[in-house]
Amino acid sequence: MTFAALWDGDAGRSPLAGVAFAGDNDGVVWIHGAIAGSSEVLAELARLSSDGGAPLAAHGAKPLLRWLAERGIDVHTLVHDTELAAYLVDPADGQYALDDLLERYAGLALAAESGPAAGQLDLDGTSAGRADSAGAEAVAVGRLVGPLGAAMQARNLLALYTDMEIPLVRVLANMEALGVGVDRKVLSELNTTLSAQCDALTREIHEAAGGEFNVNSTPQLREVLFDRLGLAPQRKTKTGYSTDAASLEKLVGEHPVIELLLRYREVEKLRSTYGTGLLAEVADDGRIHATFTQTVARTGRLSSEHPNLHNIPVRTELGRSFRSAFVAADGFELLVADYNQIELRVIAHLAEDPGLIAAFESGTDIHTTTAARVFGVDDADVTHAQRSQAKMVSYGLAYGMEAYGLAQRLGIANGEAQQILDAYFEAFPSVHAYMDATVAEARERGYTETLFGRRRQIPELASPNARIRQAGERQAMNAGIQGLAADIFKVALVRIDRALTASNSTSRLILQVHDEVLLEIEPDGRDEAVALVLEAMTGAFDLRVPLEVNLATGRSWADAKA
DNA sequence: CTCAACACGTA
DNA sequence: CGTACGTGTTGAGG
Repeated sequence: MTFAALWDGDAGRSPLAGVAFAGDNDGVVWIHGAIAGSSEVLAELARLSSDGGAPLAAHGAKPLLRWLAERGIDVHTLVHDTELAAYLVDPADGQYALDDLLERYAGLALAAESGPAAGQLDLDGTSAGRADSAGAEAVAVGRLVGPLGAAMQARNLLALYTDMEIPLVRVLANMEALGVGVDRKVLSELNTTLSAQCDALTREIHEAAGGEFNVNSTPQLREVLFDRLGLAPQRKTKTGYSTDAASLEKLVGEHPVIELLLRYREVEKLRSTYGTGLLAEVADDGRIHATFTQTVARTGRLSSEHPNLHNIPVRTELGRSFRSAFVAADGFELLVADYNQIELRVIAHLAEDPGLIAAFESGTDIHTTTAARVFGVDDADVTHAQRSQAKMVSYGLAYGMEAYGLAQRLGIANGEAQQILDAYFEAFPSVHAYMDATVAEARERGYTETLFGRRRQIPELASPNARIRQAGERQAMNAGIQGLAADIFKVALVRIDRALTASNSTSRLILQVHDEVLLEIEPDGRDEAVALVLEAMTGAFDLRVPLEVNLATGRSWADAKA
């Protein structure tokens, strides 16, 4: 059976206008939103979506699963999602509209969405046209399942689809429905404090600059810095001289306004995005219910929106304080678990580099050991600066960084950066070979593939423009690494959920951040929850090196730090 | 109102 | 001239 939900606003986070179900014979049932939430209808939906119910298919099923989860219904019967299927077939496409797919894969056209016909009135504001078009969509899903299944099969994507992405839909829906607890008071106090700091800094900046202007305006700041104050431009953007933090850093000491600006930028960012911004996202239940998008990232990662919970500050102390606003529900505490250096471990595995594998197996600090090998000293003699440089190189590698970029970030000469890179590749030759082989294979095939078979087309590799081609090469190098880490993490999410269900645990997944998960657990079951999550994550995939997981508990996200 | 550009937070 | 994202703000266009 297929379904298509209609929403009065954002899918899954606005009132449900209705949902159409279509059977094998194209018969359609429309459930109007006004009655969908009634206990009688919910009981039927619960029966339909419990184990043993009819297999369900949809184009973008998660919003309705979330709506049902909010009403206590856990859908275990989803077997197809044509949006996910289209994403797996071409994750770089970014456009998976049902009507486009229907034409492309089935040569059919979706019945035009018909509002009230001309001259007619839509008396109840819920014209039959909406039900009809939802019905047509539900039927269209049925027409797409076969062709998209064939497309996935031809590309060996079925295991990824069936065992990872489809099971993940309801895990994410449940997480969205549950949301993460927020202490409004902590958040608004931070907001108030930061607002006052912004105001004070604005006044100081105006005074130092010798005149008022909009500090948030890049064009105005440009004029003040580079025309009025005569400071030296560092870098150009498309529209003029850059005023970004890296450029300002280089001007520290040249004029007192620079440090004030850097401080202002930090505080204003925190105030607007994380103070005011997050407060606006807190729902009536005192929790933030983000949407986790499964079909956006070209590498296979998830993304988070409304709000983005993947970029909550952690680097600076002031920024990190926002994490104290994310708290467990009453009677619960937070369990935070994250993979230790999963991308570097993935590189070690994929490149099969003996040195890197040995470094991880030895259990020593990976950046220190890397620095020792790169700079030719003993582990004990590695300086802080050397360790920091080695760390930069290691992570830069995964992004296809070259000498110029490394020099920029380390603030050293180009030649010096090249020497460090050369030394790295001499110490870890298989890594270099892996990068070369990956790019060559991607160029030949036109796409990259993760160990799980996740594909990503990279047409840029065939571009006549060298600049674009090189960008494609960096994407190719990164896709297999970031992609495999994402695959492993998705497996871990499904495994955690499954283990929680199997053990009848009261613990529950509430948030994921690329290589980190947050759960709400009851303190009584802490040891059990920790063991369960540890096993689910470390056992998600067998790499040539161990998968290490850090775990910590606390009342808030800030407290739960190992 | 929408859009591009810039800036910046995270993994 | 490092990959992958989402959001807030400005300023130009409509």
